[in-house]
Amino acid sequence: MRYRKIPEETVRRLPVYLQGALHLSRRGGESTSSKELADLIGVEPWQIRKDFSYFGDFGTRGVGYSLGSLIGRINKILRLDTGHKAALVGVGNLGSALLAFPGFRVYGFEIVAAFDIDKRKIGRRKAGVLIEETTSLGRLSARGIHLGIIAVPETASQDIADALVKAGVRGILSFAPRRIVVPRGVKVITIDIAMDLARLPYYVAAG
Amino acid sequence: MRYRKIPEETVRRLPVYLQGALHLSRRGGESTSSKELADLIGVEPWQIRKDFSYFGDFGTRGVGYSLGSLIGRINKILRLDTGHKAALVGVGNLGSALLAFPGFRVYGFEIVAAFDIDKRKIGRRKAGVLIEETTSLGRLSARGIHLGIIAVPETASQDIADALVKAGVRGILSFAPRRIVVPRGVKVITIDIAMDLARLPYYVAAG
DNA sequence: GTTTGTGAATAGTTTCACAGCA
DNA sequence: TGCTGTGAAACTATTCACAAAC
Repeated sequence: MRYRKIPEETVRRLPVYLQGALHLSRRGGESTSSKELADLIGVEPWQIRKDFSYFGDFGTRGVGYSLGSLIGRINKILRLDTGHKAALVGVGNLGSALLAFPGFRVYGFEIVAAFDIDKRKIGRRKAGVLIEETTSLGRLSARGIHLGIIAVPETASQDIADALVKAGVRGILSFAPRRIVVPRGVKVITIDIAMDLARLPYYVAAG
Repeated sequence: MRYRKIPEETVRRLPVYLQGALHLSRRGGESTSSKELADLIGVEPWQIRKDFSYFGDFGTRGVGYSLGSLIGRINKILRLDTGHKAALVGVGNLGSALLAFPGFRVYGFEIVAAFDIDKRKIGRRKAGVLIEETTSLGRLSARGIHLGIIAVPETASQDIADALVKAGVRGILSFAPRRIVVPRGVKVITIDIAMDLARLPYYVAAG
């Protein structure tokens, strides 16, 4: 394998492959093939092989991929092998759902801190996590937290992002329907639920 | 403008342009330029002009775009000009948050029906919407509902998708972390929150 | 025989640079 | 002059087809 820049789309697909591999592993599988994995997750086998090829040899020709080593390799590439602590800001309807959401564990994430501006919520616990004052967002990196999740209203989202960056957060998952501007070296991924829904009627009409 | 196939990526950006145009309009603007809109939403001006060019002339050379006609054009292309009714299945933590979520209105969506399997929730109302039995999902298309939102546990998601399709739904927004298989003519958009978060550490480490 | 890994071909998308109009 | 609209160029990603390895 020769070195080439990792395509953006390949990075987007790696978590999908990881999820598929974890699924097969949980079902008791020991190994898989690009065909089996492809059928499971709904892509083409060559896409998987091509994507893996950017990172070196993953499998054995004529045999396939060991699920254990596959999961290990992808986890390492995505830096999911160490586990990550996240801070949630905004414990409203969506924030509460995220606190209770079990799916983060699959990838080794844990929400260990929650913040809200509403005085009545401060000091209470949701899903075992103490709700703290947003104004005392403080030094998250000192608490081992490098990821932030923004679930506050649109108008407050940029201020919260600024505070998170100041507190040492390097990666942000934002649910606010608005562009978040951050310094170089900080990555923001935005999930705009309504905007994703807004694409549906176009496809439905097109058939 | 000559006809060409609309690029997938262009369709993905149209809601972003629409949101930006709506934002400027709400702020009292009458018109805009590709530069202003681009700066607002964080893309390049030529990308906007190129995307619009697939659908014909949107603006006036030397002047810019009228916000009113721009919003009208994009709404029409995305089929958002008529408004859409959606059914929610799964009124757990996430489903409840979605019922209370005000952001859908921006694009003319309304959740008018909610379903759950939990007998204790049936008959109650959440955010003004009556919770009905999942088993009686019935004929949604007869109620003018052509979109479904899936917020049930992963294991039930495919069955719910099948039921929604049977009930006449043509577009599905799914929050289940799993591939949903549907017949031709039905479109599924999946939001896998944990999977999106799973990409973050990769970028954070890469800088 | 089976399945991986990968150059080469094809397809799709972004970026450029400027002609075309107001 | 100012800003749109768009072919052409540059870049990126997908798909193919097959040699290499077990």
